[in-house]
Amino acid sequence: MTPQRKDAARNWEHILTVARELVDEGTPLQLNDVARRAGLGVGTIYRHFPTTEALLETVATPCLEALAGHGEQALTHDDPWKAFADFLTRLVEGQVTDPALVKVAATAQDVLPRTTELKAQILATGAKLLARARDAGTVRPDVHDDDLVPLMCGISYATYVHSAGPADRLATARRYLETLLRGLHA
Amino acid sequence: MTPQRKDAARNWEHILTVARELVDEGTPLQLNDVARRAGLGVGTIYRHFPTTEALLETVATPCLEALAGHGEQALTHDDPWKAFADFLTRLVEGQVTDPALVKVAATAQDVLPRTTELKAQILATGAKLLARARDAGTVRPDVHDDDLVPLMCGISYATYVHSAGPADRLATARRYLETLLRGLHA
DNA sequence: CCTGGAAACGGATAGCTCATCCGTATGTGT
DNA sequence: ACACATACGGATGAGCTATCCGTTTCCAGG
Repeated sequence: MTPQRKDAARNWEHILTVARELVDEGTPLQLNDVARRAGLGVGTIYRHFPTTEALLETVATPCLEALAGHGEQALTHDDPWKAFADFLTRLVEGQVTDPALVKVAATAQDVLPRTTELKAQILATGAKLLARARDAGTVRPDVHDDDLVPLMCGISYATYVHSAGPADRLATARRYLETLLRGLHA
Repeated sequence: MTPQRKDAARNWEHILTVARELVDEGTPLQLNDVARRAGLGVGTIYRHFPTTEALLETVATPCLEALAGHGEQALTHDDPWKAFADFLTRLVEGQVTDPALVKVAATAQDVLPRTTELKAQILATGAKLLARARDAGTVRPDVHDDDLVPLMCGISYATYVHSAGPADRLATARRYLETLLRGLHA
């Protein structure tokens, strides 16, 4: 196995940059667009990223990794409730800030291996935080691990339904999460 | 202006029936499918319904009307909080029971006139119920009218993310709504 | 340098779905 | 029965995803 050729590496980076731009603009990320804006042929894009979702996953992965990292960090907090609440806040803020996260979160299990892995990791961390908070008696006992991801997605979705532009999204999301947290608190 | 021809009226009904079936099956409602299953040409579908969304709207309208009706009824309840909570419950139950509602709710303003109208009506009712409950001191004062629809959509979305099949959807939705209501309660 | 061949590129092309258009068929008032 | 508006059907075009293969580019080894 020869190491990758330099032009290929350069193009890979370039494609990713362009894709990130398009995602941030809110455009639906069509590979023909990416090709045109990157000044490359469509074939080049598809060689680097077999499907649209694969490209999207690569775009979203750094953010997902950051979220997973924040989770690990939250585990070191002293106050179980605060740790739990802070983690959820991070998750929601990530989702409403980065459209790519919403899309990969909505993608079915197992079509995006790295995403699936990171989601599992985040879920596991969330479960630990939840268990700690529940054991401390600060979270109602009927909240299940499997509820965390859906609820975060629900908050993000509600935020997108509510907001006209991206300007007030963060504020709205925080408000909704606050309400939810009050509902989860014992 | 001559009244509609009989075959056209019959086909209109037939298209709607088939569309309802497809929606209930969870299929994405593609007009070619509708045409095939109805034994009609594609053109016929498009003459009756200019776009996929228009057909979807017509499918969803009766349910939306029912929800609007329930709202009017809720206004006659004595207990302001119970009236409010019951109305939200109806909304959520409708959304998780009928996939068409979720789709029309997510569609942008003004592309579906009838839907826009009914959503406005439901929102107005919700606003009244919310105001009553807030005045009675049973709902936190920082909940705004515009939050109701997004929050209901968020609950439905969370439910769809959580549930494997349609079987446990209602239970999940009720659980999530309960949590939200606790968060909204003063 | 320069050259051979693997690696990467580009864009023509196939397949799919949505939507349109128009020649044909059908229903309806006279 | 006839004429003509109304409605029907499916061929057709447009846009997007994804593939395939002839051409170009990179990069060791001589």
